[in-house]
Amino acid sequence: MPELPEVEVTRRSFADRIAGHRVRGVGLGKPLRWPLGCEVASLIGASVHEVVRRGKYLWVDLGGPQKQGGLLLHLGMSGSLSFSADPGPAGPHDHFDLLTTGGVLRLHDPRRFGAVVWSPSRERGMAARLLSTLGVEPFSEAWTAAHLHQGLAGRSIAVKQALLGGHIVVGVGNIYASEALFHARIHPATAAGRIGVVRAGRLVQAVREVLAQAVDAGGSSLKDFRDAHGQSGHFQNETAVYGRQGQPCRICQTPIRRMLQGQRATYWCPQCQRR
DNA sequence: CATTCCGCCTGTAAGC
DNA sequence: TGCTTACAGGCGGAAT
Repeated sequence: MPELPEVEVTRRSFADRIAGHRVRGVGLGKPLRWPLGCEVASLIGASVHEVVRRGKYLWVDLGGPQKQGGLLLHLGMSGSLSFSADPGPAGPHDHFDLLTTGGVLRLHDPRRFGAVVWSPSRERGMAARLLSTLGVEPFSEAWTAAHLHQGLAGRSIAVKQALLGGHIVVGVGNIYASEALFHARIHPATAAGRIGVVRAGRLVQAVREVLAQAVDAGGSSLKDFRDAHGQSGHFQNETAVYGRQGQPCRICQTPIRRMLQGQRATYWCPQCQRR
């Protein structure tokens, strides 16, 4: 479900309300992708300093007498977070509750590809392992034509799959990869190494704009994405190509096409996008 | 090293 | 109606 915009929209919807509060309990449901990695009791009393995002991960920074460190959260394909005074009893798909003095942060994740992992810091333990392979942030100054061009150079993989990989730039999932390539007028199957610095520049800008527009739209709610207030997004109604196969291109009216790349659906305009 | 494929889970929709 | 199949927004790790 969640790509960078959905994760960022979620973060903004609860970060300020949970910050400064203390952990008073933890509720665990079924196992997620990885075990929590610490004793639940050791988290009690820790205070929540801040919630920051790195790629599609959220880091809940904790500090306390017993334990420093934090929780690294990932929403996987179907995860969502809620933050409320009283979320009620946990349902069959509620797998993690962080009870704080300011409210309960609850992870709901039917497919359980998500994760909640404790680490002593972002630079150590499991968090370091997971975060160390990530590419640059798309809203940072490091996301430039030169950086992308370098990341694609000499590679035969399709440019769409290189974007999805997350090692060059983070946060671009399946929806926004198709969208950004459309806006950059690049065919998704183009070999990465054939993208010159000029087209790399267009793609850098397109990724930034598409993600920013999606954040402004409150994310995409293809099925059931909600932020921590239960608010849904509407970017899915604004896509240029994603989910629009057979419908006319918004630029040239040519029917949008769909194909599979690495078992993932890609949407593109055969007229506007060139190899 | 680069790339492709598998598997983790469940829900939903389409096809028969 | 009921059963089977395909597909879904991610990602680490094994296989090639």
